[in-house]
Amino acid sequence: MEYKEAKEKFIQSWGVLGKNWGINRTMAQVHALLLISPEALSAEEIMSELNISRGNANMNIRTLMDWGIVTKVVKAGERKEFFYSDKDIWDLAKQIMVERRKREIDPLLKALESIKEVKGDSDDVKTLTAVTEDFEDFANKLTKMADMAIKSDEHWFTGTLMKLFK
Amino acid sequence: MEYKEAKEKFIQSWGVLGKNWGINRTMAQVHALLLISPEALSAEEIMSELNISRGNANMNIRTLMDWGIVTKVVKAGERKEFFYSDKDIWDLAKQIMVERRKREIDPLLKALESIKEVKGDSDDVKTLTAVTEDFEDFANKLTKMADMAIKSDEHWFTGTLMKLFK
DNA sequence: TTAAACTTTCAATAAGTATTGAAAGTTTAA
DNA sequence: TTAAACTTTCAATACTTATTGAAAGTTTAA
Repeated sequence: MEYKEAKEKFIQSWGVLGKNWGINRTMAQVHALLLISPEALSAEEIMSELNISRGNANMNIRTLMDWGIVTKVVKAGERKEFFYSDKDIWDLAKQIMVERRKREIDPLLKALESIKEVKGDSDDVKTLTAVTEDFEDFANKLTKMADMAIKSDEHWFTGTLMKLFK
Repeated sequence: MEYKEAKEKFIQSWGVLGKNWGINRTMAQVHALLLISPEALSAEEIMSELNISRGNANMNIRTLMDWGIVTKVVKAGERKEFFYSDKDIWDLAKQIMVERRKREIDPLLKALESIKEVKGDSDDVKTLTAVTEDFEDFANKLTKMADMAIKSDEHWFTGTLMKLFK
């Protein structure tokens, strides 16, 4: 397979992956492009590689920076800004976990917390309470796992834990 | 908090959660409603509880059944069908893992496999290959973990693994 | 059979999201 | 300063996805 084809396939696959998991397709593609680029790219380069407008590129690059998975790079003697994505998949996964938890899981858990205050002892109330508590418990366990993974300096995933799975 | 309010909050939260993770909001809400209902509900009941049309209800119920997280229940002497969702959050999570993997991860890994065939030894090619292989490795590890979780009869999550996290 | 009770389908349309591009804003070099 | 080089914003619009509702299809009881 030629490089050009492989690259397009990668970018397109990453876009689909993002889309399935609630991430804007273009944002995922910009990220894919930076991920496989040895060097930082300018907005112009991103625009022309992906055939997107300036506004679109700018907006998605900014969001990627907000998520902490793309960084701005200034090159000596260059006026324009360049963008770079760290190539370490594990760091990337960690970062995405942290962000999504902050943005989505934490607010959800807060909402569930208040649901547990529901009054009454009908079957309806009992079921709602039980499901809420079980889910909370589940989410907290996932969170705990993620926390441990994130805090560990060595790669938890390839280290301690994976040994359990041979 | 009154039951009605708590219920609405739960359904709405579940809808947002689904949405963020690439699941149609209404489908997530139908699921939420069934999850907190002690008894199986009819299409009519789902329609009126969530204020959605017959077509919409039917389509989302069918998708939930395709995913294996909602089952059809026939009640003696009743002509219409009723729908029920298992209340075990762990079983639910397992089922969702299995489905999403089958639908999304497996095809992605297949696509990545072919990308590794790329020819050349420029930095571009090297970076693309390295990122692809790293991601494949990462995805395979996640898959392995999920496999183990799914296959274990006891609750892996609350058992073996969680002990590691105190 | 038949017709009432129920479920499914799907074209039309509404609602939601992403994208564009031009104008406004900012920075830098001279 | 100024003006060129660059970045950001945002209203208009295109595109995508979800929803409706009525018609077609199916099942069941009598």
